[in-house]
Amino acid sequence: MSIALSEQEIIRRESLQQLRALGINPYPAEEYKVTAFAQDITDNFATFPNTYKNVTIAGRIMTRRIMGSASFAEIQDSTGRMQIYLKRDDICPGEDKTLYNTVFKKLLDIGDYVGIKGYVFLTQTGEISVHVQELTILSKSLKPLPVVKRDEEGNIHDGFTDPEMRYRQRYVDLTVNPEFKQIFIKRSKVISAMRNYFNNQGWMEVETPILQPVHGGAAARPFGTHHNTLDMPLFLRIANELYLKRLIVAGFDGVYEFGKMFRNEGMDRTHNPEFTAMEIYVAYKDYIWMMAMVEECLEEVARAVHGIAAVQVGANEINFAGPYTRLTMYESILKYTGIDVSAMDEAGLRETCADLKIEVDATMGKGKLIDEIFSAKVEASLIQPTYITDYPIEMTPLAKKHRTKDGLVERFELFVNGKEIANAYSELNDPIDQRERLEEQLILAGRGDDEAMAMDDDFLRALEYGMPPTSGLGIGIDRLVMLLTNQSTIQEVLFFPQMRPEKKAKVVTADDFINIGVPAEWVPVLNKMGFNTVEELKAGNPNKVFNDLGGMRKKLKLEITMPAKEVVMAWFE
RNA sequence: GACUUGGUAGCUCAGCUGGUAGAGCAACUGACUCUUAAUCAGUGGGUCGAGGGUUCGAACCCCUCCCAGGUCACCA
Repeated sequence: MSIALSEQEIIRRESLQQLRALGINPYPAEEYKVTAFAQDITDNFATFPNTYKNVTIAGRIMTRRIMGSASFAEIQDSTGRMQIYLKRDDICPGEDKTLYNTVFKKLLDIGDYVGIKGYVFLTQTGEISVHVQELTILSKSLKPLPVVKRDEEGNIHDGFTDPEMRYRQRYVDLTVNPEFKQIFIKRSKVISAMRNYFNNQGWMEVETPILQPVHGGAAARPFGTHHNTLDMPLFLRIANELYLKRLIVAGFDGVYEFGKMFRNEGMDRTHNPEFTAMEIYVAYKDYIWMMAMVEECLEEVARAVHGIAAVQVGANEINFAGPYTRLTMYESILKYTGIDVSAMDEAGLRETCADLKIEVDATMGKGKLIDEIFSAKVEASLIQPTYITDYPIEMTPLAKKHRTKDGLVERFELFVNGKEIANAYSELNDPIDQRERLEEQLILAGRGDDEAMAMDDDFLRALEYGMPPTSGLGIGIDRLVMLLTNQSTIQEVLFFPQMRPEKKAKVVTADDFINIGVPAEWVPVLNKMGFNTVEELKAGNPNKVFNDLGGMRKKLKLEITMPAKEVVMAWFE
């Protein structure tokens, strides 16, 4: 329960009571049949004025401009805002002007949901508006919304901008900053466009376990939990790769899954503990085929979101139409540093890192050293979509060895705007090779590499039955959406980014006060007066507390019975 | 995790060298029948993130902690 309501909240609760006293239900149960939307009226009234002679719209009151017996207000529905015009004698044709004078002017507030029936017209200043003939209260709002003002140029004046509040109270954010809804609408389009593309190819959407006994398929620290009935530890998945491959073993030609992954690691503007990944596996294909598929798919996604294949991201215009540049990892390092690392051994790589002032540590093997050079010197330069191919075998235990190049695997990552967006392999389907590669990971783990991958015996058993040659792809959906919506933080593309819990107002339970004889309805008043614990109250002056209670009652216009003086005195014994 | 910036009214923010907590919007009272960042007159509203310390006196100085942003580190 809320303690210590603000002045405005108390006033709204009083308005609620007054509405009930007038016989108006502030939270009616009946369906309200909406026949029109703000956006549609705005777009089409000029062309088809006759179709808007009797409309019903519903939404929140967002602004009010009251001028005596006539008023303008703006209603916000899911599509936008619509100005409404209320005239006292139109909504109150008889003698009783309560609906206008009391209900609309006094008891309704910004944030309340109302429904209106009326006709669309053009004001003298030329704004499309609805002339209200009937007003219905649909839901009363008890907390004041921040009022964001916009002028004619669209400048925002009193913005609701604090990121902490925007993320914690996304419902307020999207109400008063509706332009942010576009990000989430585009996010939805990204996913549905990709899903449509896959379905059109005949591939099947599947669901695989989120609770896993072994957290395989990637290298990351997991979240752990416990199943009571089975009395066993379980992990939230860090990846679903090994399960999707089991389905390829099972005989499906193409399977894909959009799903949340969970990694118990740091949080920053590109990492949230839970994030959405799309993984797809297609039998009888290889990573070269996959590059062409990704080009076609992403172009379609970009067109679905923007209508064209080019997307403005920060200062760069990024073109998702293929084909994309392809560089091997060694070529890319040569291109951006002038150094050929392709023939270097571990000692040579360490020396190169030292020359380039890249920090390394003793646990890093050859593959990891090359990755460090790449991350430090190449990644940020890859603005237009670029495939980096043919990675060192050491860092990629689930990819097939390269068909011609020793020491490399058939893998590509897609980089866009300096960041990795997708990762794909010709999947390793040789069960003996796979077992050896996972055993090497165990050795790395023993050396202190906590990113090393875990052994999964059931997955190896599945491979031993036989998996067809397969290409697999993973795409980080959140980061793709960030790109396609020109956002630089992951929080902006997640409805509810992870946050630390809000500090609870040190609310001592009301019971403590009730136990010493304070009536329940007076506990919030004592809190409001600054007494948050019984001890604090007892340290106070009983006579002053009694007098102040009366003062608060008057000040807050509380309609609760004043406790007798001897009752108050008893609190202090 | 390190460094850094911030946390003051419902919202956005001022607040000087430590000396009675301010503005705009929102709210309340009143005026106003085409306004649109409506206007005009008036009024109320604060645990200055929390706790300790220094001081005659702390929003301000010191310490500890909490929350958020940024940068870096870590992390495919």
